[in-house]
Amino acid sequence: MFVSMEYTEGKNKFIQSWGTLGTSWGINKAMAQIHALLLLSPEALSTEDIMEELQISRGNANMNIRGLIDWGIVEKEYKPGERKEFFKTGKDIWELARQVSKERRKREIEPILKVLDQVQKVEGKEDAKLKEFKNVTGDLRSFTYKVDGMIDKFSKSDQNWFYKLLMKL
Amino acid sequence: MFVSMEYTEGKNKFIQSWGTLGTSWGINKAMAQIHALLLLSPEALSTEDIMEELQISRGNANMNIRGLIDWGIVEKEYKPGERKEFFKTGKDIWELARQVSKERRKREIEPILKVLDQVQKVEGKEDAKLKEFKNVTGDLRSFTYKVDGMIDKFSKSDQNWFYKLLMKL
DNA sequence: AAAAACTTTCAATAATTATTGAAAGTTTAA
DNA sequence: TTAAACTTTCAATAATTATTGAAAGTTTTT
Repeated sequence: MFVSMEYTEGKNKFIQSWGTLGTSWGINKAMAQIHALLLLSPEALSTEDIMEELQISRGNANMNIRGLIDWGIVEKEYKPGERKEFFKTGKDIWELARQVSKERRKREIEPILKVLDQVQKVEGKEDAKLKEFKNVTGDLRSFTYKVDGMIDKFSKSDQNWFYKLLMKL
Repeated sequence: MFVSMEYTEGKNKFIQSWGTLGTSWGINKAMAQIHALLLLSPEALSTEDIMEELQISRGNANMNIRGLIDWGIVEKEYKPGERKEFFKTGKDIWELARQVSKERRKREIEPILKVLDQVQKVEGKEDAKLKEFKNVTGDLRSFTYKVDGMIDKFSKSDQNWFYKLLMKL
């Protein structure tokens, strides 16, 4: 059975799901939904457009738009003759993934690497506990450095590189 | 300046940081901390050991240990002559990453792919909005399938494959 | 310089998520 | 079969995180 779908239904389903996915990855719902809405919109949207579409308050809209700008995935646009700001997001999914990886690397991987570097300095009686500590944190550290380097490479290379890599797998 | 560190200090720092990292990736603090504690412990630990070390309640400990078992990264161990259950986690970091990827794929990527497949069925007047909708969700869908396949490959292959891959980059 | 149009902030509140602890459930030993 | 040892559940509570909305701030226009 083939089931067609109305545009509005599809749009709502997408925005809703993007919000849920965001939540389970530690991104707040409103932020993820604003991003989804901008992804779908051919035109840049104003804060009011966003408030209206997602039924959220001005404060919430403003804060999360700024958040998306901080993540480097939304930008301002000024329209001639209009005083207010409009916002848009890039439609290139690969570029989006690149940017998100880059930011998460900076925000979450770097701090944990700092801790892992620090705790390499534990010393004391070489008992089982200390050995395990050194083994585990050392392994985790080298693994994390590897992943970090990989993300760095990924976030500095172009789409073509990525697709070639995928091909090899 | 070289700064050494006590075992206990290092351990606490690690457990604390692991909890924080977990939180920003949508994993609850207690769960992440229990995992960190087990990673460091040469011996399997009982629920009580965990309650004691992390200063958490029995209910909390129990629920989150079960959660970790559901994720496939902690297992039970029975000690001869002991009635209670002990818990341990694998110390192979690569194996851990594999398992976590596999689970997140199942829990989060699959559902979003289902939605992306569904919304491919939108129809209606072919205006700018609909075109953008089809473009964006279509791109996202094919990108997500690629990533999904990549994770699948990753989670089925061995450490060596992964390190060879890293080398190539 | 005053008003209008717009953006930002933030204390109060709501919603969500995590945690507790005691009671109920289960298994093993006496 | 009773008691003890242990595990699970879950309603109540606490902690955290998200959201609101109105006031304050800023920029532009008149």
